[in-house]
Amino acid sequence: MISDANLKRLPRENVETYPVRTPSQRPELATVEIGLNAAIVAVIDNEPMVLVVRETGNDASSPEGLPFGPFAPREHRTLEGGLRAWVGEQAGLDLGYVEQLYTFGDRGRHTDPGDAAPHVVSIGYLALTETSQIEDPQRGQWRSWYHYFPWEDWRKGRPEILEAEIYPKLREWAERPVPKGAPQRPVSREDRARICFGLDGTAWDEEKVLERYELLYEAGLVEEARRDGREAALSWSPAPKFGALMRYDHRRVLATAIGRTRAKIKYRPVVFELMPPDFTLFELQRTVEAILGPHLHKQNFRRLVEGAGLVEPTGDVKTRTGGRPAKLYRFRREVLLERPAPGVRVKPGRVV
Amino acid sequence: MISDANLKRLPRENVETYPVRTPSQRPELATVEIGLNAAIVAVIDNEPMVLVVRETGNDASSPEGLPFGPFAPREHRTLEGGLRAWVGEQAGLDLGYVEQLYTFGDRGRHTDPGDAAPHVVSIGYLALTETSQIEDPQRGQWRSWYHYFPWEDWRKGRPEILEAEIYPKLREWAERPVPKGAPQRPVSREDRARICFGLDGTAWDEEKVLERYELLYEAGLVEEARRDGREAALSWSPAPKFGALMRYDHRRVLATAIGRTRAKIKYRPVVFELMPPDFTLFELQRTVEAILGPHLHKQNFRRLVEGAGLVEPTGDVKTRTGGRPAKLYRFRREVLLERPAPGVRVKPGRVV
DNA sequence: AGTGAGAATGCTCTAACTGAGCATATTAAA
DNA sequence: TTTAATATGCTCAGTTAGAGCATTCTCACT
Repeated sequence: MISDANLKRLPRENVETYPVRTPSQRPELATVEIGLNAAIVAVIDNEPMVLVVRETGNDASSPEGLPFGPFAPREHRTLEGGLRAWVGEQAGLDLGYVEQLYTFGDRGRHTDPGDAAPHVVSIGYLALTETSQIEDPQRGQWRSWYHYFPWEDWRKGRPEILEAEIYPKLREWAERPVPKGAPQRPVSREDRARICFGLDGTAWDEEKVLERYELLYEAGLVEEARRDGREAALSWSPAPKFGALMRYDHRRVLATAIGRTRAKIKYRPVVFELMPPDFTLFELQRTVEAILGPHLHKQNFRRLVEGAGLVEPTGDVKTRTGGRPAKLYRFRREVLLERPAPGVRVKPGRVV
Repeated sequence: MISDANLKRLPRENVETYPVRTPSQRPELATVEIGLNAAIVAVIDNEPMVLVVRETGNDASSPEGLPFGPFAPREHRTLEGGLRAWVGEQAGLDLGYVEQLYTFGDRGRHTDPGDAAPHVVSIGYLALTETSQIEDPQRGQWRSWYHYFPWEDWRKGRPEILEAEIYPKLREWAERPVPKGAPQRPVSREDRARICFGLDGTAWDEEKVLERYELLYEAGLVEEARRDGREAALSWSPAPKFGALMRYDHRRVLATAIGRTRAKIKYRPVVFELMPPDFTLFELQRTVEAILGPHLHKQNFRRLVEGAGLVEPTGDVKTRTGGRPAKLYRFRREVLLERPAPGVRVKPGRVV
């Protein structure tokens, strides 16, 4: 099952050839444009949602994108400050929890139909908001993040799109000869597809959201690859378009955001950024499951959350749950002042 | 011990006031310069080292910095490609494992004596190399990372600098009134100092390297703060200078690198990037201890590493260990193809 | 050659934690 | 009043982590 061919080092990026430059010369810093993008996440009715906007003035058929804006160093002292300003304005939201995700700079992955494709370095951010705080966003709307990544939705078991569409295409791609111009990868296409997408009995790792998207992009199986003129995308006919397109490289940013959220929820108490002030433990569990995938053991989940001191009862109960009333809890913010505050430590991906 | 005053949300950045901008106008992307910096880490003689360079032409008294260079989008297709090019040239190294750390963009934290302080966004990278691979770096030299962060060196127990110098200064700083212009923090100075530096019996979290450095910067206790003209730095006399200065914001990048290395070593098999091809289990343990802090239980470490399938015996032994010969092992690269490859799962920070 | 120090390696014991399931309590709806 | 649905409490077994004891080798020194 495991081929260890060409396994010498951890995967590294394509090795390019570099122009020789005299080291003694003072490096001249080249200027580029910086785009700040935010994946703003909320859980609404047990559905993980992300806020998307359509560029003003464009028709309804233009692809959606994340709220974004340029970084104007004269106006904003910090990157995050610039982000909060743009998003506050574009989406009509005051962001609470914000964290930087990653900085993307690949040439040719920030194109937009009609753009002259200037070189843009895009810095992705993740923001978590709670439903009760959401005023109606002025522009833009909430969409399930699974709208863009249907293969990530394991809440009803393994998504059909995997067996029916993605796996066959990936296997076909893996068997093609690797073009000469392409980077020499230390891991074979077959192994990469197997590890990312859980083929051949390999476990599905719900954190590898970005890796999966990037693999689909490389294989030309998402629309962005075709838009960017990637060779692999032109080889399919009809062109498979898995998940909904986003503008620029925003789907990549969103993939990073989902992966980071899934990872972080397990070791930092960030779920509570998505919860209203008071909640039942089962509501908390549903929120975790919306993000990670379902089927957590209810009793053990309670034990873990209570045992870690993450919550405290408010004293009230919530009736009309359909059964026995549920105690209401609130987040114990003091845990942030205590030793390394844990997340909801749940074993992921036990769905088959 | 725990004050919960003002605890409303997770810490957020300073809230600035933003100029109002018509949302309908197409955002004009402002241009800035991008600096790529690499913290290149190796463990030499059980000492975690980082490669530093001095700017060519400058005298020996100018501060050292990390290898860095501008991102030239026309020359390099990707950010990482640009980094590899600059570093390969500046340091005479061919980097293996590289990962992006963080993108810093704060105004006023990239200054250098004599610079006109253009706005620079700096992207930090972490690179791990193995000793046997290191050709003598053409420029620059290896320095212990504890040279820049003496308070992080717990290999001989709690570093003296903490009790003797840092704690008193931090307590004094915590008791000062917060200036009106400063950001309203949801957590008090006292709590922040306690949590970051393990005061009053709070556990020392060896991963919070960046948080500690940033707190010292904010309190004006590192030389960079004075260099940048921070108000807090001017209030001390004589000015405390904890750890060695670095150029630009490079000490901040290095702090991020140390924290990330310490975190990642526990859940991904990245130690092996620092090891020669063959090694004994005790050598591996020493390397982990150099990074995390010492005093791992030898027998349990062996059990964990072997049990996780991270290594396999080469069949050879190493004599002249001072005792019974030690079996030599090599990294099982195949684990990268198996289920989520673990790191060396050790409970950190048990040193008192 | 014999001996002891120093290191590597094997094994055991116990406490804590995790996954799983049974049992009971408390509602709303039929 | 009964029944279904949910919340909540509790038990039990398998696994793992932390600690320590015991044994096996080599080398340096008598």
